[in-house]
Order: sequence, then structure tokens, then C-alpha cells
Amino acid sequence: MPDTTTRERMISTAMTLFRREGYPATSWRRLVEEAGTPWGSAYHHFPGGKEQLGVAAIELGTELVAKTVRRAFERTETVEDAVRWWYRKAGQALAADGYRGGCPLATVSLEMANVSPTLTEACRTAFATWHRLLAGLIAGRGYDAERAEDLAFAAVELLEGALLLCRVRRSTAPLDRAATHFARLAREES
Amino acid sequence: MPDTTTRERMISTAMTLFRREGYPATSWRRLVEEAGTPWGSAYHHFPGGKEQLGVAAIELGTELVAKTVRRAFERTETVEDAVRWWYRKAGQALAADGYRGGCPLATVSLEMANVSPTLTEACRTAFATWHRLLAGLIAGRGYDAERAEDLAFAAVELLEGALLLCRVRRSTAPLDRAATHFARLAREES
DNA sequence: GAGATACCAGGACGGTCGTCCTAGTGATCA
DNA sequence: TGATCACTAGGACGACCGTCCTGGTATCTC
Repeated sequence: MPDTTTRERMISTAMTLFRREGYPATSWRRLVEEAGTPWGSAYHHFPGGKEQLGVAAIELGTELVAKTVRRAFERTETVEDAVRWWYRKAGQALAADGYRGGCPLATVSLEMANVSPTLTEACRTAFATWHRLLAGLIAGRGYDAERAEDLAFAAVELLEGALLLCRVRRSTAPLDRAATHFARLAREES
Repeated sequence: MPDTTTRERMISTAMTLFRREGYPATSWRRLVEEAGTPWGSAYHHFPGGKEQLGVAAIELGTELVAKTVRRAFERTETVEDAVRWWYRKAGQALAADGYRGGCPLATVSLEMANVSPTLTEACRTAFATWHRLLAGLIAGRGYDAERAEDLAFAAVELLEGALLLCRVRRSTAPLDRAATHFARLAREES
């Protein structure tokens, strides 16, 4: 079962709060209250302070999304179906959470880009990980390397834009449209 | 000349700080320091407090982007050229600001979606304004209404996703790719 | 001139923030 | 049994937050 240790519960709760309201709005006090973890041991598990917790939460979010992507390509045959499956999964998660969630990185990325080089570097690494993973999986479906790179970019760009609009409109429609747009990009020859 | 009054300077500075670091990170004290406006008259001009300032900043950002979009369609002939011009303009502004800026709405949208219904509503209205404007301009270039709607969505989704990646990677490359992706979507028949 | 109105100065207020600390608990191992 | 270690309890600390206030100045209206 997941999140058995105090440290793990803190990280996964931090990821949830970061994606819902962002980094500055997530205080240690709210975190330990939400996670039900001991307030006194925060700096025991994260001597680097809130920033270290932030990096850990970003890494967890990166891995969770990567897992979804891998699963999407396992259960589908074409690239457009894989992305559609991925986006649908993201939409379901978003709706099930009452449109409070979204990308685990987007909010922190935007907030901390000019403030914390450490967190920004973690976000940069995360996006690079996704991009590399996607490009590899797309290339594995028969696309040449350059085109796979390009489609991997499109998949991330469209997802991030769509998640933002879904959040604001409280609807998964933008994600559905984004999946269709991606399918068109993937199908077109030349 | 712009921003002649205290109120206008406060709003435009707020927009800048919101897009750079977000809503919670932008305090009144930082704002008046940055804007060089009197601290004592903040609640004179904005009796509704920080939230009222936030709404005003969102509305200003909405109008600035709308102006750029209108200009883009004035100086180009095809839809894909208009979007490319728009994205290039956005990339130039981003780079000129040292990759600190970005979409004036994105960060606030993500941060406040679960916190402030007022600000969320302002963001929703803003995105709807852009979408309506774009759909109208695209339809004016000969696309049928439904397709124009769809392309307007794609233009906003791709821009938001690209701006996020540009910010993190400190590069305008994602915007260039996004423009190319949009061009492919706009060109393809059917 | 007098009164009203718009705006500015600058700090008080209570609250929350991240950080850090001392004291204590419970388990492990000699 | 006693020493060591990982972990927890809970608050102190100074800084900053949004808000609101009193007192003042400039400008306009009659």
C-alpha cells in the first residue's frame, strides 16, 4: 500500500496541494494537517526545508505521469490512441477531483521560475523526462526520430494548455479537443 | 502616455507581478514599491482590496492580448500567418523580459481556481473573450463557424502550453513549434 | 474666503509564514 | 540495564501578510 511512512505521506500530500493551489499557498501547517503527519518531524525528514519537500513532490509527480504515459502506450496500438487514452485518463482524474487538480508541475513551474532555481531545475528535468519518454515511445511506433521529437512536444504543449482551460472552465472538453488536434498532427503525412 | 495615474500604474504593475510570480506572492508592499505609488492610497483606489486589484489586472491583461491578436490579423492574410505573428510577438516579449513573464492569466488561474470564485470568474471571462475574438477573426478568413471555433481553441491551448515550456526552458523554441503545429492544423482540409 | 472632496503618509493590528529549538518517546543493541 | 538513535510534541522567533485607521495636504466648488 502506498504512503505508509510519514515521509511518503508528506510528499504525496505536498504534490496534491501544490497542484491545487501552488507552492506559496501550501504551508507546512496546512500540509501536516491535511496529511495527518506529525508537525514536529517536518525538518527531520526534510532538513532542506520546504524547498526540499517541493523537489520531492515534483519528482513524485513526474514519475506518476510517466507511469500513465507508459501504460497508455502499452494498451494501445497507435500513437494517437495512446495520447487520447492519456488525455482521457487525465480528464477523468481532474473531474473526479472536482477540477481542483491538474498538472502537478504547471503551477509550481510558473510561480517559482523567477524565485527558486532549485525548483525550476527540478521542473525542467521533469519536462525533459516526459519529452524523452514520449519521443522514445512515439519513435517505437514507427515515426522517424525528428518527427517523434516534434510530436512529443505537441503532446505536452497541448496537454498543459488543455489542463489550464479545463481547470478554468470546469470541463474536460478542452482535453477532448486537444486529443483530436494531436491525432490530426500525428496522422498527417509530410 | 500610459499609466499616468496612480491607479493605472498600480494595475499595470500588478499585472506584471502576477504574471511573473503569481497572486499570493505579489503583496501590496512589493507592489507599491515596484510601482512607485503611494502605499497609503491602495485601499482608496481599490476598496475591494487585493482581489479587486487582481480583477483589474486580469482585465488589463485580457485587453492587451486581445489587441495583439487584432493587430496580428490586420497585418497578415492567412490564419496561420496571423497566429505565427502573434506567437512570435509573445516570444519576443517573453525573451525581452528575461523569461520572467508569460501569460498574464495562467498563473493566477491555476493558483486561485479553488480559492477565489471572483478571480476565477474573471479568468473564465478572459479566456472566453479571447476565444470569441479568435473564432470571429478566423471565420472572417473563410473558415466555417465550427472549424473556426475549433481552431480558436487550438490557438489558445497551444499558446498556453508553449508559454509554460518556454518559461521553464528559457527558450522560445516551444512557441515556434507551436506555431508550426497550428499551421498544420489550419492547413489540413476535412 | 469656506467647505467638501480626492488623495497621500505611515504605521497599528491580528494573523500566518518558514524555520528552528528543547524536551521527550520508543525502539535497538551492547 | 544503560546507551544510542530515529522520530515526535509543540511552541518560540522574527518577518511578512492583508486590512484598516488617523491625520494631513492638495484641489475643486460655491
